[in-house]
Amino acid sequence: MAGHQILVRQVDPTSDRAVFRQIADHLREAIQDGRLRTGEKLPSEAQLMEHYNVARMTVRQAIQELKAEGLAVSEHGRGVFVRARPPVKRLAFDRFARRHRKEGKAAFLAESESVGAKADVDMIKVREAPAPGDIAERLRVSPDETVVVRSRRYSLDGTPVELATSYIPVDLARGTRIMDDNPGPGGIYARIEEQGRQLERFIEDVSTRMPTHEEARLLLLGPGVPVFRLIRTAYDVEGRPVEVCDTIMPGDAYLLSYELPAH
Amino acid sequence: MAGHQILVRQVDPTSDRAVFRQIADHLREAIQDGRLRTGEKLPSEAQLMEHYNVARMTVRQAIQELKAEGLAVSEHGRGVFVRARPPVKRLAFDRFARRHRKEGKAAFLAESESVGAKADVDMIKVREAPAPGDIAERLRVSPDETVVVRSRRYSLDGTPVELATSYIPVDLARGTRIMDDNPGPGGIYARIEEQGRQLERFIEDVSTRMPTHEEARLLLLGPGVPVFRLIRTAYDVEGRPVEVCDTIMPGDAYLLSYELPAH
DNA sequence: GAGTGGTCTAGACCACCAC
DNA sequence: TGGTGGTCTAGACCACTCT
Repeated sequence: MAGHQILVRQVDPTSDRAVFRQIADHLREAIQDGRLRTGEKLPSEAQLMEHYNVARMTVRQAIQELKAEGLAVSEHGRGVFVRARPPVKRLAFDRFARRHRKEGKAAFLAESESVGAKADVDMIKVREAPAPGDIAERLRVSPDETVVVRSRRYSLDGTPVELATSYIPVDLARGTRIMDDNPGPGGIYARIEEQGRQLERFIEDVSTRMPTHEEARLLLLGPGVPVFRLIRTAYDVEGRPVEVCDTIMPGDAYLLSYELPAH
Repeated sequence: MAGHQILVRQVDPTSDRAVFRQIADHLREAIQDGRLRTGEKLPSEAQLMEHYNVARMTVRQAIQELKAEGLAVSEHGRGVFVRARPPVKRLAFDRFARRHRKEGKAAFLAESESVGAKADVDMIKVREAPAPGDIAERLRVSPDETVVVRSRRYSLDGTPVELATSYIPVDLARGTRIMDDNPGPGGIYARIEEQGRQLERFIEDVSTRMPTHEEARLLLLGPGVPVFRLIRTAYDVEGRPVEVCDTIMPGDAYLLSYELPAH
């Protein structure tokens, strides 16, 4: 093993800064200036204890800090590693252009094909249920009015990338393939347009927060990775909201791109 | 004190789930179903130790988990409290409409006035420096080509809400008030349009991550709060990028709203 | 079996806050 | 001054991974 070259400095016990934070600082710098590269193993807890001459809880607190920042992940029995950043997927502002629906693809499939990835949808559940408050407001239905709720999980090459729940007024969904697990070519939006309700625009409301435990489990998120919450409302040409889609996406895997007018 | 009503359950020592996680689960449920309200104090570490009959490090791990999720904040010498969510500010998709500039207001001031808050800008620094790689690409200049860099911090009613850094090609900035700390009425965009370069559109690239330590300090962020990173590129009517603005915003204080075309 | 991280105990001293 | 959280020590036993 010959000792870790990255361990050169010692902590300053007279400093105001807590010892565990100083250790975290050393490791953070090593990661950020490339002395520790993506996927590489950090010194073990035992090595850090010996080098800095501190108790185990102290080095664990330092490592905990790096994990919370999303810089490191631990693997039981193997070690602590510099987190590998997933390739970032850019969601373009024209991703709901009608030409995609015309080609018989739902938005997600159209997007993923363009990057040569294999898309999957699982955990599909369709039911009728009351609309939650913020959704009802966007859909312009009474709070707790029954709507059709479609939830599902999207994966790309086997990695879960999105949890989505759509809310559709019952009069637009009942008796259509929107009630089926597979809504057919072009997805929900194509089924809505078939009813003569041409879509005109979408409003997306983007927020971010730390995931709940359930979300972290379903999206295989490590600690220190926030999620995007994206609430999209689809409007038809008459200005009526015809669908609200509430999606949760890993924050480290997406870049959302939008166009704004200057006039 | 009469004991905490929220402490009713005990942990199951035979469960696979770690004791500290079970304690965190109890507290999380109490917060989420309203038994512990915003701003309210959690039971102290000593109380939790006694109730669950565990060591101090165990209850501290439970509390640590809640803090990482952004559900609680600790105050030295006072206690641990249910995190107060700041009022969420909605950024509308028409916020760069020219009418705001015509009224002599920069975008930030126009926005904040509409909600009746007092806006401040501090930590203003203007300098010439090489453009970072991702910025240079958006600005279509060579990597490390010198550009004008304007950084500043925005506050609302005394609370810091945004760290922003603008990059402007030197030929558009030198000799104008863009080089001044105060760029004048209507902000940078107004100064650019005065040079006959009418703005046509903006592209905003939105990402999210945990803040660096420096960002958490400048934005007064607690643990467990992610940030938005928003990179906005401004284009003139000829399609030339005339400014790139890189901003960091507390993720719990903003909701970004965008409009997407369906055609 | 040796090495790793995960969990937990039972203390200690300190800094900060409210009374 | 007593209660609070912040930091740190020095152990223990366990589960997991690799060889």
